[in-house]
Amino acid sequence: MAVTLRDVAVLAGVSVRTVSNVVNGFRHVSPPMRERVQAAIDQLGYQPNVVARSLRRGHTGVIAFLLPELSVPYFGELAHEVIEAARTRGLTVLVDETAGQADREREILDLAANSGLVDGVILSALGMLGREIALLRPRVPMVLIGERLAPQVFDHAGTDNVRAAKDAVKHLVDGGSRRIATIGAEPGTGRETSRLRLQGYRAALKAAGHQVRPGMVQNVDNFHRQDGAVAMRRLLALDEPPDALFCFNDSLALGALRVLFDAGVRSPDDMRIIGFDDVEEGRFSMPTLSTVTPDKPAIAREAVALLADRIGGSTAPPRDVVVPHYVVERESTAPTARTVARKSAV
Amino acid sequence: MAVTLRDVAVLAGVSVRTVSNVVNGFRHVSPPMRERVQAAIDQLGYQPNVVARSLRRGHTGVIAFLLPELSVPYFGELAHEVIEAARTRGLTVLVDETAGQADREREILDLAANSGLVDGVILSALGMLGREIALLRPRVPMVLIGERLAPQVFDHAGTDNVRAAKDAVKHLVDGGSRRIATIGAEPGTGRETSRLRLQGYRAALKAAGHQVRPGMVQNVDNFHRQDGAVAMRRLLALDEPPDALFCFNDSLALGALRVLFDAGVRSPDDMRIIGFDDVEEGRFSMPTLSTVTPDKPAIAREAVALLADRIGGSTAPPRDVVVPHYVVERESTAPTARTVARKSAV
DNA sequence: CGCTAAATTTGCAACGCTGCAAGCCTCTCG
DNA sequence: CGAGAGGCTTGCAGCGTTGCAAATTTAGCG
Repeated sequence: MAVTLRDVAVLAGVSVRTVSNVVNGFRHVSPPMRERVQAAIDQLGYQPNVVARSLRRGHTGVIAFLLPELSVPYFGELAHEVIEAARTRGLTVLVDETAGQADREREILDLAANSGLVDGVILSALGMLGREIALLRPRVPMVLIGERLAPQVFDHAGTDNVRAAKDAVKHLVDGGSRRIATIGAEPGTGRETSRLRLQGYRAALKAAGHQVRPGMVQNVDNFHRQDGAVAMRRLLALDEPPDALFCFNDSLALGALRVLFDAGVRSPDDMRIIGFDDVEEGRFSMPTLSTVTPDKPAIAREAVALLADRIGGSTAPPRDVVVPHYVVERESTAPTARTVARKSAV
Repeated sequence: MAVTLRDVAVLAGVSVRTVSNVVNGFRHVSPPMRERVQAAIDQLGYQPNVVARSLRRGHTGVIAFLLPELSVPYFGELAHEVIEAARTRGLTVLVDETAGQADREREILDLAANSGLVDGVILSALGMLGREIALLRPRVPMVLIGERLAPQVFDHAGTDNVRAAKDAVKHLVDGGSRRIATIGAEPGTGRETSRLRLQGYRAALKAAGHQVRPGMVQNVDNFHRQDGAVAMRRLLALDEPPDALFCFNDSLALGALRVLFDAGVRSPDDMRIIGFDDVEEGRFSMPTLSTVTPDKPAIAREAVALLADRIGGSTAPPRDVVVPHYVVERESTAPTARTVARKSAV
């Protein structure tokens, strides 16, 4: 069995409470006493039992981060940032996957939020709709990340999806592209991310005086590379394929890029492509992938900060922290002889 | 405050113990009683307090998975599999990152293994040496994953690194490659993975009657894409660059591939490349990346099984589960006119 | 030197739950 | 009809810790 406070107390010849005081750095402990107890602690290798402490204190120092899938690069990178941000506040992260399915989200959220195991939850929801989330009453604080799904009820940290998408498409427009397609719409799913990014896409085209042409908006089932590949095949089969493409995330873009390559269509020469998320992978693809980078460390930092604030007892109205984004131009949208000529002809 | 057993007991007009019996599905509870209690549970929305339960039962149902970095594709994918494997056994996973640094590994392992917060630990160590790990005495069971670092002391699940590396290089040899380089050695670090894979590389060359030529073994600081890119630049600067390359993981290979492309060297035509890990990314790179695939789901499954067994009280001698691996041929080592001609000339 | 204030140490109880074993009740069988 | 068997329900105690407040000691001051 593990060493307990009692064991230390017996060895040091003091009360359990005094040992606890030493362990917790209580002010009023005389130096000799502190020394004596510490010696006993060291000798026995005592370590506090986190579970017992949590039961007594009412909090555990653990927060849950619920996300769709760790094997998706964006979420792997985001989880990394969340763990890092939590560490700076002395919090440990319990990561769990929901597969982006509403029922799994409900189940895992219920378990995490109400079991007392964690002090708070950061949720990146994909399956549940905003109106369902808004009705949730978790027993611990919850912060939403990514989609802004229930602004009236829960804190949120993320980028401005509409503006970021608009900026991405504007980047294509400014580079001289005219037939700009997009991959990532998910009509009928009620998913906010794709809805907002589509809205940004439309807005940018409208602002540029372009129209949204049929076939240029490609729907997907998911945001994986494979989905991008499938959508790209459809785009290439069009009578008039696009000359530029905005993908709702980098994985879609990387899948699309691969199909493009197989078809002998070159990027950026024949098709300029920009993604979203700025995953590490896009810095090494061929061509390297232009993208919109949401400040992931900032998202993680803000989410953890919001959560820590709530755990600390804040009852402020729900806050929405909008983290800045930047368009990163890489090879996949770099100016080429062709695009430069086309642009100057405008 | 949350609803407790006592609250339910009061509402149902029974003892706390009886409510507990219902919650835990104890056999000897009469149907009407069960119904009555269940109604009270539903009415109040009672959920067991996991922390209190854990304190009493002595275990938590949580296992820790300690790995270097979630943002590295291989570990993201592995974590996904571990979470999945744990779920089938009703276990929750607490993921924490060590950055592959020995001091962080020590610190986090100490916290995880001795605080009572988790029932067991799966450790993917990079920083600590085998001899240090072998001396660890965590208070909860620990299973090593990946490197086989302390076979006499801890259970382990992973592939046979030497054979897998040998198979990879043999694949290059069999395809007709003669000047086979390798990226990933880490001399002086005491890291097992690179040592074993280098051993496999040497063994394969020797078996084929090739010799290890100077400059063909490129060292790295880490296993990231960037490290592969740097090493590849050095290879290309050689008087006689290689005609094939075995990278100790896929990320190194993908970084190398990118540099190759910039240099105008084509793969597989001018250089055949094979990696290790079979990350999803390699299925969409250009060219798609041949690789050695360790059965990740099996590694995760076995690791969790070993751990669950220990948690269940097994005192069997340390076991080493070797999971099969396969060479996956993709474009980066596919036969080309050139390699076919060269091979037939042999 | 006496007294108050402050510092130090301690015992008690409780966080919410479940193992243990006792107690009660009903049923069966001789 | 009595006794034993077995089903059902319950009280007690304690998992390891810390909040509270009391008890004890030391310090400070007129």
